[in-house]
Amino acid sequence: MQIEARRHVATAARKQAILEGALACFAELGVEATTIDDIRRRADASVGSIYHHFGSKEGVAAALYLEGIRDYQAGLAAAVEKARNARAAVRAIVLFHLDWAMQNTALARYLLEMRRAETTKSVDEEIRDANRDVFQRLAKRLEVFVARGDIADLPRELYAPLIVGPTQEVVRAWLTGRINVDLRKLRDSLAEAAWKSLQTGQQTT
Amino acid sequence: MQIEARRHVATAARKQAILEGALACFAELGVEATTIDDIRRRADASVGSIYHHFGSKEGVAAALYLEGIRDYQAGLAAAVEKARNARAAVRAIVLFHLDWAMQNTALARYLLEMRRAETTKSVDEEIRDANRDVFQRLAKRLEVFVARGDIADLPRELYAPLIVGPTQEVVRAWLTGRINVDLRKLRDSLAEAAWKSLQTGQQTT
DNA sequence: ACGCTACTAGAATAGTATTCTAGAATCAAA
DNA sequence: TTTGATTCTAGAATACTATTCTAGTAGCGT
Repeated sequence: MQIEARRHVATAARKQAILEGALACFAELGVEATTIDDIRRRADASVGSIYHHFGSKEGVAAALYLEGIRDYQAGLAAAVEKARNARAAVRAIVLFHLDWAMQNTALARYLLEMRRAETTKSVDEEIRDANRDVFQRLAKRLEVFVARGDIADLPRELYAPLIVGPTQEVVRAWLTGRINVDLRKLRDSLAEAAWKSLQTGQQTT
Repeated sequence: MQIEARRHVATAARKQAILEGALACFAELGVEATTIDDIRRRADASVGSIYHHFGSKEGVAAALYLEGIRDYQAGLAAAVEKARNARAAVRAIVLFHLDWAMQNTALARYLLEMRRAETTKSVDEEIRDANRDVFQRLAKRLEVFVARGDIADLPRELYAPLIVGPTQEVVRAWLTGRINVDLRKLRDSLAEAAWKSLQTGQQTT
């Protein structure tokens, strides 16, 4: 009902506005350089409001991070779901990674910048939870492919790095402006290379 | 002669002490959380001294970054130099990357944390210069291998990501404590996978 | 209508990076 | 060896920014 919603709607909107303002600032100035006041101005909110909702600058950063991760993971899961075999799955992951970065440049840049700093405990746990959900599902599909001999049987820690590592490195370079190509031109090569790296090797010394 | 050196030696020592103190603090508390005062105490220096030599906290960070990059690059160049063929070169890069991270944990963790933030212009240029030197040399060797057909002919931007991307991702996970294996056990798999990803593909649809 | 709670605002506080001023140590030149 | 310049060190003063605090305001259920 619209009765119970009035305030909630307003405050949810404000919360979102703060996040969006923060993202804009972070993308433009970098996280460390943006001040609470920058965010306040951009989101047209008050200091009190920001602190009420997020507790600290780091809290804002953490919430934004979580939002980004969630969006990424949801998209990734959906993309992989559709794949009918190992090769298609690997390809889907690589392509999705590239596409997501291209379509969410600001957010991607931000996630990249934050990827290190352990955020607040609570948020950190939420992230861990989200990760568990998505990655356990992926891991299960993987096991099937391994058992079937579609891809090599490697230490489990290696699959994610092998599949997205190179792509991630390219995206990083692109986001930071170190390279300036059209990422779409690299899609096929990256997908193909990831797939090759997972094949069981017939030693070509 | 020892005549001209007295002060220079002393101040060089102090500079180094500041860098070492900073690294210790950064590794222990994270870059953002360490204060100038932390560094001052640890290095047994004064605020004035730090600012005289480095200009700002960011200046300290940048100098440290540069030092780390230089050490890494020098080692990398040396390691690749010895390789006699394409396969050995790829393997050398992967192994060196792993070994360096294991032997310079604090520095590696720091470089990882900094890898984003554009530092001061001047330092940034120095880094670019250093990169050019090392990477142009590597690029030349690469071209030979490509011409000879030892490795696939791909967009040039892809070689570095394909060779070190997965390894870099593993190292990152290890440094941040996300995984907890003995990296040495992954050496061969990573080297092998990198090599496979560079082979020209006989499509195995 | 009334109290309660969630929310907003902005002033006050606290903590940290940076600047400034003064002085000490070294050096090169006469 | 003295002198003036220069580099370096010190720590106090300043300026900026995150955070806390106090005082409201407005929706909501009763």
